[in-house]
Amino acid sequence: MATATAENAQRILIVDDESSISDLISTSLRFVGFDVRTAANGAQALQIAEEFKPHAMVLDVMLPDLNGFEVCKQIRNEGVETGVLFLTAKDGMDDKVKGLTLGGDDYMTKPFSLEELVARLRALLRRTGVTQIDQDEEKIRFADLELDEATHEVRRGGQLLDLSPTEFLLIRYLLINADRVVSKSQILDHVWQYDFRGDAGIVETYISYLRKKIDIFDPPLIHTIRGVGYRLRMPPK
Amino acid sequence: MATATAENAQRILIVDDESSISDLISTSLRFVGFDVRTAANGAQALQIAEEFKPHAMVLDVMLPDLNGFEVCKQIRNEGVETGVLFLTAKDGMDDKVKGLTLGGDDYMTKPFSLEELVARLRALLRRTGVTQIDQDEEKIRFADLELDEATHEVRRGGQLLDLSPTEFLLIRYLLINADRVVSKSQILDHVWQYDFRGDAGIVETYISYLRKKIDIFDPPLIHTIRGVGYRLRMPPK
DNA sequence: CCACAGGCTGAGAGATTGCTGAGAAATAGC
DNA sequence: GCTATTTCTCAGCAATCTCTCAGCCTGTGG
Repeated sequence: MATATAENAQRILIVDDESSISDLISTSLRFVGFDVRTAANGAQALQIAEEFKPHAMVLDVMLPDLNGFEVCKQIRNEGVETGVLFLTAKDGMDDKVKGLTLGGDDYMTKPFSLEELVARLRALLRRTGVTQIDQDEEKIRFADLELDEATHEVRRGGQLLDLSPTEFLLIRYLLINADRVVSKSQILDHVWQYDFRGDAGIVETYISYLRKKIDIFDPPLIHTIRGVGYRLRMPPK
Repeated sequence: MATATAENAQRILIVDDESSISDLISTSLRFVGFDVRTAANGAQALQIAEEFKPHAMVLDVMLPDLNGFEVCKQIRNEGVETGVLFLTAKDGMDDKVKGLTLGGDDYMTKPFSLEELVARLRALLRRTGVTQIDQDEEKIRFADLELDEATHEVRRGGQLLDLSPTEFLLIRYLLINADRVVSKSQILDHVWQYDFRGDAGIVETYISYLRKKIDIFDPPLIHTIRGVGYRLRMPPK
């Protein structure tokens, strides 16, 4: 779980006029080791980008002044090479977005899960070739469990598993935190969309799903720590 | 367990309008070596934070003037890098809390146990990278007893022990105070939720449970000091 | 050596917590 | 639009934990 230190961290610029969103994202990204700056509108974004030279941007399509695409174009014109992860509202997911996100850029609809945001951002940095050293392997492994970020495949003992999107995010979160205890609320915060209002009980349900797919034959890897949370653990020696 | 001395102690700001609560917490935190300041409302918190620059805050969500989230945001805007441990009422664990506790922040519902508060606060400081030197390992050791915070495992002589949540908190409390005598009421105050109204006899029961799991084969570590309390002690010579 | 207070422990009632199946509601794919 | 999948809620069950209590044990002071 080594996170990049400040001086060699990748720089991310977040542009969103809702401060609740940009706070949420920036706190998260800082936490996983990025060097983050935020802007509340297009003009400000241009200004910051010029001297900050971000490796990537998280860019709301809907901004008070310019729209996200304009901002993106102008910044690139100024010679800043930066990947962009667009954020769009659910419905506004026009084809326009698709068309404009070709060059290795990406987009997500709000609301999203933070786990996914970070994953997409990493993928984007990898694609745009910014990632300095690829200690950031494409595969996460634990015991005979293997998750491939690139192909989105998960295998146990070589056997391909068929997981739903949420199941995938959940097992990834567990894998990233392998061997550590993660609480149900931590899981909820990272894996589920940030506006999820339901009960933490849903985590139990999904753990149950995962167990049925992952822990049936081989020794179980997903362990419950009663009153605390869950933990991915090697079959005891 | 060397605790930091005053001049290099980590600074904690507690914000709660119920003085009974903030007294309770501040006494506890001071005792374990933190440098503590308290505020009774949001405005006061902002003011103190500015010059005190706390490493972390314990922040009641429900305050008379601003709410906890506002306070948190404003303080961070002023450039104070601080982790936050939110306190919320059981039911009021609204959705907002979830969203805002992402970047390594944390929250607890009232009532809580002080032992847990301290543990969470330490974890938070560790996560937010404030802990100066990480002598503050994730593991606490005493004799051949070893407690791992991250994995929630306790071992005696390498052998994994199966403990219930309360048993875990209790042995941790004893470990933290290893070699010192702790009274039953101290234990009650720290390990049990602060509103526990029952008899101190429960401590005896749990000590008994622990002994059966920890002190069966090997020389006993948990010693009774009649009329005073308990003490974790090395087997003589 | 006795009496007594303090401490220990087994048994068990009641409460919590977690697991899972079933099904309703939302979503995506065709 | 219709179907298949996925997400989420709910409720019953099972496991486990918490806490009380009562009787027994043990150390201590007289």
